[in-house]
Amino acid sequence: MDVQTSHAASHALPLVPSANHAPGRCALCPVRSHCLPSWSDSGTEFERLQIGQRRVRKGQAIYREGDPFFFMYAVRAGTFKSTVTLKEGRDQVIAFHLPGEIIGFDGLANGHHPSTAAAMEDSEVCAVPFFELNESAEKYRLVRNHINSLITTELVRERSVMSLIATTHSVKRVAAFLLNLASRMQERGYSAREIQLRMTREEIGGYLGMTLETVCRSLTAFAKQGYIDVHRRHIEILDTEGLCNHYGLSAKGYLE
Amino acid sequence: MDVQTSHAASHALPLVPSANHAPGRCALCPVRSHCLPSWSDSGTEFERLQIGQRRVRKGQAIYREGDPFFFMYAVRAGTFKSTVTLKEGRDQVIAFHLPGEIIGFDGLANGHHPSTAAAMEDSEVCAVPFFELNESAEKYRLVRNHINSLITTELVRERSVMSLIATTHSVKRVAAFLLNLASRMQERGYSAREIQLRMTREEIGGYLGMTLETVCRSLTAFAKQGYIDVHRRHIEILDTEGLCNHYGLSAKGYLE
DNA sequence: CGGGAACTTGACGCTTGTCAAGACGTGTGG
DNA sequence: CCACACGTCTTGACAAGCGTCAAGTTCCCG
Repeated sequence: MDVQTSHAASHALPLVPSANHAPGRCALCPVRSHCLPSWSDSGTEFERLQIGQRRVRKGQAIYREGDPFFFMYAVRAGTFKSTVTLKEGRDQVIAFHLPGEIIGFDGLANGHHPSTAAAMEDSEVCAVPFFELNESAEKYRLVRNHINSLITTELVRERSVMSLIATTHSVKRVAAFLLNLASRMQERGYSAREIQLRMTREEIGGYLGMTLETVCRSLTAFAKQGYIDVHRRHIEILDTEGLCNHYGLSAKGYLE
Repeated sequence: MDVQTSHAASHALPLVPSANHAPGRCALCPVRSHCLPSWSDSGTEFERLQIGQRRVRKGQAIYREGDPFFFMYAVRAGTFKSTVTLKEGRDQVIAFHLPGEIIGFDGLANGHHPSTAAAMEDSEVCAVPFFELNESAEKYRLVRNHINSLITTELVRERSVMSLIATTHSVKRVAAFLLNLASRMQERGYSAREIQLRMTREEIGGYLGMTLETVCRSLTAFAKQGYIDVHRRHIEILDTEGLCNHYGLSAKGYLE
């Protein structure tokens, strides 16, 4: 709300905590229950960390492929995408991130981020300095377990996407994507019926391993069957159950 | 070499360390440099853990989907595959594991293994009790960082597979698979030219998101171009560079 | 030595990528 | 305020890629 970033508007980072840390801030955060499930109880230790908040403008990256790894970031508001750039210039979308999700820990592998994280609308992040966090982990099992759980949960999530891409036809993938997004929006207090997409058809296709045209055709197919109503990026889900059953998916968009 | 398992031949687990732990054993292990890159220097703390060794027969699982998570396993000898079972009964292969690799930590996410790990030939594993390991992590930053690094590296590896499946044609995927396998075998002291596959065409297809017939056709295509020589599961790579260049891959099987 | 699993190869058709044209919506500058 | 341009989305036609089905071969294991 308050920390403005005048410099560093054009290039990625640097999100130095400096004077901008906000101790005690998490207690008031609307998405705290998503990013801090276990810490929130033991609480106060975490508040000592120098957490920097920052606004990120649409299209701006908080870190890029190859950047050194210093921070993990909690999405406070807005939407992000993680991408890796393949030779030929094509972008492979790895994930879309909603408020409350933690991103950037993939840099743990070798000290450098293997992906780029960019805002898809004007957004806000909290930057958690990893090396301070790691010191807390030394003393607090809860913190350590939470970090482990974060990474592993992401591993399992991406596996389910991989299964989806490897074993199902494109229409089913798009259905799973929509259902999953709706479910996650609902968990965050938004409507599960009305979805305002933040990404283009091309980005959805990049995520699901297909072309933007196929994404289009899938959406219009759903619309013709009466499952959804599409108007550009505004999507209304009319019949969740029908969509699930028709394509053999759970309400959260997973394979059954 | 010595610990024999008479019971528990039919069902998964249990790999209780009991009397079979082998303190000091790692010092002599041929694959220690692969599974313990950072601990091996600081060393002795790790030796105190109750590490159980066990043989696993071909086809036998060390843990199954849904099993509670107590151990991580280091592959001491042999080959394993990790799979998840989809409804319809189809098996999605997530990874193939070579000696020196650590498996089973995906159970960290929620205390239960989300996948099944089965031996593809008669093999040996070392079972590391996670909760003891976690206590070591409390005191030793090296141990903690190594666990983090293990998981994150796996995350990054699976992402590269996902990109491969999402963006490339089937022939290229098989080429990448072969090159990657050859590279990993070489790291472990085997020949990079002569590969003895432990998996069926169907399992390769399950891993790469295609049918066994397409795997076959890809292999014969490589053979006709003179890049490889195929005789069932014995594969000789005649022209690594040609294979890389033709399909735009690095020598490790990654996308360029 | 026999049976079955794994592999190979071919033919055919569905799915999806590619190319192209047009519609819609938004932002910019006159 | 309008005109224009550009990015995004939609739809169609066509061809290539790959899954499916089927038949036949090789090899391994009992």
